[in-house]
Amino acid sequence: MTETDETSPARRSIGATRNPASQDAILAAAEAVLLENGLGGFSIEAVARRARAGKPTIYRWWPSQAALLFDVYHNRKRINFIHPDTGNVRDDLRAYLSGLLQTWREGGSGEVFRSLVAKAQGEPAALAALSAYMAERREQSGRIIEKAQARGEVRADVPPTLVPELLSSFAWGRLLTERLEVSDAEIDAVVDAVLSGIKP
Amino acid sequence: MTETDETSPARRSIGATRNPASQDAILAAAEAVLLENGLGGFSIEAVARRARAGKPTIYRWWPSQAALLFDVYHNRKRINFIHPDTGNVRDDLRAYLSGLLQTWREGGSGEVFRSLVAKAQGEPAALAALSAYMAERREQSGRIIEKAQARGEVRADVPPTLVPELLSSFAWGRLLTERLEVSDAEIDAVVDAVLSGIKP
Amino acid sequence: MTETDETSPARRSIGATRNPASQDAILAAAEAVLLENGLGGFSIEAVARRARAGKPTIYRWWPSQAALLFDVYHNRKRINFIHPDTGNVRDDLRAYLSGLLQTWREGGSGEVFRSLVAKAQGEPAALAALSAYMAERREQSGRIIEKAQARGEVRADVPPTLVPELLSSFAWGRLLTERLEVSDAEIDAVVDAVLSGIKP
Amino acid sequence: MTETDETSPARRSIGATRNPASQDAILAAAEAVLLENGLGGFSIEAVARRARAGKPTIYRWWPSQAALLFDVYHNRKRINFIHPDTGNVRDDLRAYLSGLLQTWREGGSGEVFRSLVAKAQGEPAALAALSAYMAERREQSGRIIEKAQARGEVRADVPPTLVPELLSSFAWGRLLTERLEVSDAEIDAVVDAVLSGIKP
DNA sequence: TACTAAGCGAGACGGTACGTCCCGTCTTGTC
DNA sequence: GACAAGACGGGACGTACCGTCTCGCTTAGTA
Repeated sequence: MTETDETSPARRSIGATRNPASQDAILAAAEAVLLENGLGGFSIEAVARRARAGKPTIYRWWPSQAALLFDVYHNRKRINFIHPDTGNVRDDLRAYLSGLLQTWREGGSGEVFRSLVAKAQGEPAALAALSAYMAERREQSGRIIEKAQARGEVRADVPPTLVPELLSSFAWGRLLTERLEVSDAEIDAVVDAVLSGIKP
Repeated sequence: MTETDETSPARRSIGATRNPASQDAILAAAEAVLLENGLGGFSIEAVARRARAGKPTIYRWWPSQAALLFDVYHNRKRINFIHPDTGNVRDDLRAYLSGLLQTWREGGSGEVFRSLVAKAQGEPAALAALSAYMAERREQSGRIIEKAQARGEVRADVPPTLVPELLSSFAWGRLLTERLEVSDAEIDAVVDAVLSGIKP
Repeated sequence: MTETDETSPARRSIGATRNPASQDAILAAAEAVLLENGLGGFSIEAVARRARAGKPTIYRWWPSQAALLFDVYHNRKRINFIHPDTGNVRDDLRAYLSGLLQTWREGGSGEVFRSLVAKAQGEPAALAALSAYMAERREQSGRIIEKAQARGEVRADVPPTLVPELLSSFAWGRLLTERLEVSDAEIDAVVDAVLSGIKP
Repeated sequence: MTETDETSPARRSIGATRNPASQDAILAAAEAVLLENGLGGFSIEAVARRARAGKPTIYRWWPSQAALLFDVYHNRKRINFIHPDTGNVRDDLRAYLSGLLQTWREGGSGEVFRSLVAKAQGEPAALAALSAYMAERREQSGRIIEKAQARGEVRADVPPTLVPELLSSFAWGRLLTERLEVSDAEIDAVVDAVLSGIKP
């Protein structure tokens, strides 16, 4: 009935240095608490209980709930963001968008990110970090467009980050209104709208 | 120093029926608390204090913080959503997007909506309400595309709600990462990308 | 599952005069609420719900919870206080004490009185009323001693109310510590102590 | 105007162990609130405010208002219960009774105990604790009678706790009806009634 | 080899807010 | 003018977390 893992033998300090076992246990507990109880049931207390960790240990390394969620999201090895390079901008963008949606649909990643975005709205520092992270992601994904421009597939005057922002904003909108189930046809429609426009 | 309006003569019950004065005072107080203290400082207690209302009076009519924020957002008369009809799809979409961003930039509307989206992530019922509201808004804004399709400006096979969703998602993304200052050139770039595509 | 008696057809006013049916319903509901939920669950709200009465109707006629409990205790027809007159002071006192304890043991009278004493401790007006009531009761019961003095069974210098006070205080003590089960032998011991003393 | 003692420097936790300073402050505040505002104005909230303590700190150590009042009553160093041993049962009992009444008359002890008895009527656990405490007190005071029996001053068949119960019940009755001012003559009359009886 | 310094689990602390229950008052519309 | 009904401002309830603190411990690195 207890939330703590009773088999584990209560970690101790390993000296005047950060204990990686504690760090891992806290991140794992944070993820578990969030996925089991939802954002409303997520609290530092609950994470500490679950991880058999002291609250100060958490506060020592993460300044806020949002910072903790940020690390939970980041440390998921499952998150292999796709930087596709098929040599074809249409396929690249389809892979980018469907990969993003797929990642969020699987294994609770979307729930974690959704919660992170929500928590960040109440913590300016966390929001700044999130914004910076998103800017970097846009920059990375902008490579898709830059390569396409080099190949002559995309007009040279298009800002490279604009298209990734449109697609990832679309994904955010779906994530935050719980409509992540997007069909391939819809993905095509979105990508085609951005690529070829909606004019006849 | 006190938060309450000391000049007002302390509302009373007006019988076994809802008191509109209380309702108004609560909504006004909720908006004021949110804008002054931010989402982190927003609480039912603070709203009740500010409105000189009892907490049960608030809980009687709004089941959650998100529901209250929803009403605050809705009851703002300033929110005149633009349903532009210039006879030209490009101008319509530019007016739609810039109107949305402008509305959120002014008078705290954006802060309210941002907070509502965040709070809704932790309250399934509120999230469902928000999703339904957004669906309705997409439907309304889809008229822009339907009219353009009737005029032959937009391909007939484009789902009418797709474009409003792309544009409003773009606006959400900016709102939630505090980058609402969008230049006319950026708006044009977004609208043109969707209209004409990014291909040469 | 509801507490209200749904079969009864919601009494109405009978004009500009007190409605005895409401009064009865309120007293009955008060007793029922107290006996079912204990003193901790006793409230004017609960009584009003149960009696299908408006709260103002209760407050119109009883100034406080203690006043209501006082009436509940009084209006119990079952309370036939014994003013025994066996012609023998020992039997009179035994009947008096055992009658008091018996009354409290039966049908919730003790629970009501216990609650009344407790509530009165926080309401000076109610405590004054209770004290006056107890003084009158002592006076009445003092007749037992006065008659015994007239018969020469009791010393003339004994204040007549002293013995009833000793016995009723003993009963209060038992009531307030939930030890109302007193054997006849104990009653005899108490009465004999007061009558003949404990000296050899 | 504030209730809190502004000179004190805001206690902190002293680690994972109970802070005696907090405990003392809470007991002192509880006593002060009760004596200043009466039982009706006594609340955990008020005690917490007065003691500059958090409500959870109070609830951590005392399960209920009655439990807190119990400790307030107990921890009064002024309560020096008299276990008189004059070698004379009459003087012992007079000292016992007058000591009890005197204690309750002084410094608010009576008010505290009166409130404790009242609160306990609504909390079964507290009432059980109070009953057990009273039983122990009767046992202790019964020594007076046991010694007197050993000296031959009291009949051997008298239950030793009976007389203390009669006297303390008399005192309870006076306490709970606010008639603690008992003259020496009345005390003598009560003690003599129990000692020698009321028969001629 | 002893000492220092920092990390650790633990949990109490002063607080704030939660969502609920009840207080006593008020007003409405019916009788 | 009494009645059922129920909303009102307000206050207290008992609980969950917040972020901070001190404790007693364990160990790594320094002296």
